[in-house]
Amino acid sequence: MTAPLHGRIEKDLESRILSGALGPGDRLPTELELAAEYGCARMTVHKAVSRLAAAGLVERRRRAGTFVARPRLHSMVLDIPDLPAEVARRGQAYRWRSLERAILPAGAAQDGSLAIGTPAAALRLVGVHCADGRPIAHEERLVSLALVPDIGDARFDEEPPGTWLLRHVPWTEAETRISVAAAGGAIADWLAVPRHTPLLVVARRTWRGGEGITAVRQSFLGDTYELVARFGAGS
Amino acid sequence: MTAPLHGRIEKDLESRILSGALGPGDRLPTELELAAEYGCARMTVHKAVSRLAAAGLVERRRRAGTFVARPRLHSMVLDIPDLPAEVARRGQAYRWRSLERAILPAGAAQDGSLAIGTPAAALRLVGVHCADGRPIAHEERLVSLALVPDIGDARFDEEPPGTWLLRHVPWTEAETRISVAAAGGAIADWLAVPRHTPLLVVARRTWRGGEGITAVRQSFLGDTYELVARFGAGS
DNA sequence: CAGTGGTCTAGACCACTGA
DNA sequence: CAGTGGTCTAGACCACTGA
Repeated sequence: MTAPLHGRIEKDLESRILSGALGPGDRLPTELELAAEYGCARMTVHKAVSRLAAAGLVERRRRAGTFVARPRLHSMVLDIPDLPAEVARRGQAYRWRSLERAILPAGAAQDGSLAIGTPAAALRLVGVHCADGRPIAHEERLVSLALVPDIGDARFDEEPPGTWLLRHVPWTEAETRISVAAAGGAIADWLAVPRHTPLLVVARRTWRGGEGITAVRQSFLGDTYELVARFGAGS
Repeated sequence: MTAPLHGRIEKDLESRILSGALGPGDRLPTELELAAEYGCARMTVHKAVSRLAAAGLVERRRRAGTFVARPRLHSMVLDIPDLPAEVARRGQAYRWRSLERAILPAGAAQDGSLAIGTPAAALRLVGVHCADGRPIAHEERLVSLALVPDIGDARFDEEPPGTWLLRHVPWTEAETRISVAAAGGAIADWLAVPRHTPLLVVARRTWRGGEGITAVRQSFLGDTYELVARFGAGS
């Protein structure tokens, strides 16, 4: 029931900073002083202050002490939703419509605007994500057949390739680029919108141990999709 | 020079998981067993495994033990760049051009598509971000005069309001929504592009202790801007 | 070179929860 | 109800670095 002591110390120091009682550049008491103040061991204080440092509220320097950090640009956490789950969450029926499936020979997937960066052969998968029968996004994907040989046997009649990959292949690194584009002819047709309709383009590449697993470019209809990033709601 | 012991234990367990030696659902040794295995105190093991749990690689349950987590959709880290710094990094000259400055009476900034969610009076600031003299983004912002009274004295001749706020006001929570829109008349004119040009719209609200500080909507020219989120490069 | 934070120990008691 | 992880103690030694 009672919160841990290190958590209460952390919140207490945090409120001193956010209230302005401690301003940017101000020095906090030393760990020994705080331990005396709270009547606890130094390790307990250390844990509290270390978490504030990890959160970016203070900066610690040996010999010098702990100082309130200057307010700075935090990084935010971007949730990359699984599309079928996201559509279902909205109460709509999800469907994946496969348009193209081809095997690219070794070398063909190494470069270009959509590339997995390895010389391996790759599977190319193109399709459309639909919600309640309406297309909401066009997807073009390459998957390394060297790292994911099993995908040759997978059927993508119901489940999109991204969901299949998520369940079968662990990844360690990913990069997502978010940009905007006007719908070209083919994509405009598949999405059933006029040419030059604004699209939100999410391009993602994932790796496992430095080896490219997959590269995907998803083009969302602007009026049906939105990405949300948050900071601070969690802790 | 030698890495801390808890860090080496963490990396060791991590590699066991990423290599597949420990698969999803597998149980890790208990903290006491790991302490014996590494010949160290349980606290040291606890710190290592707790960090793996925070990173999402394992899940911990009392009495049951510690288990390798199922591969899941990781959240990614989105860098929210400071525009003047970002433009300078590209080797271009940044300039902020102020278009509008008005004080909204109490209540006017509480609701609507751009809102800080409090009944306080607010400052409304509109302007354009330029790189090498070319407009790259239109910005519309509300700032709470209750939480940021000093902003009434600030001049925004050279520095945009976002950079000023960053230096003066600490925040604890933020939410960013990324979407796409076709340029309307006024914004198209200010950005010197045809109407219906696709724009990347970044809408952000920030709070301090639950109180809304500012709300901003930035509309970027699609061909000059891109947001990047990464996972795994850091640790 | 002295004071700070970083790490680590060898215990202890407890909360939780699933066998 | 027994085993696990969560927390906390009261020390210790050390690395670093700025007064």
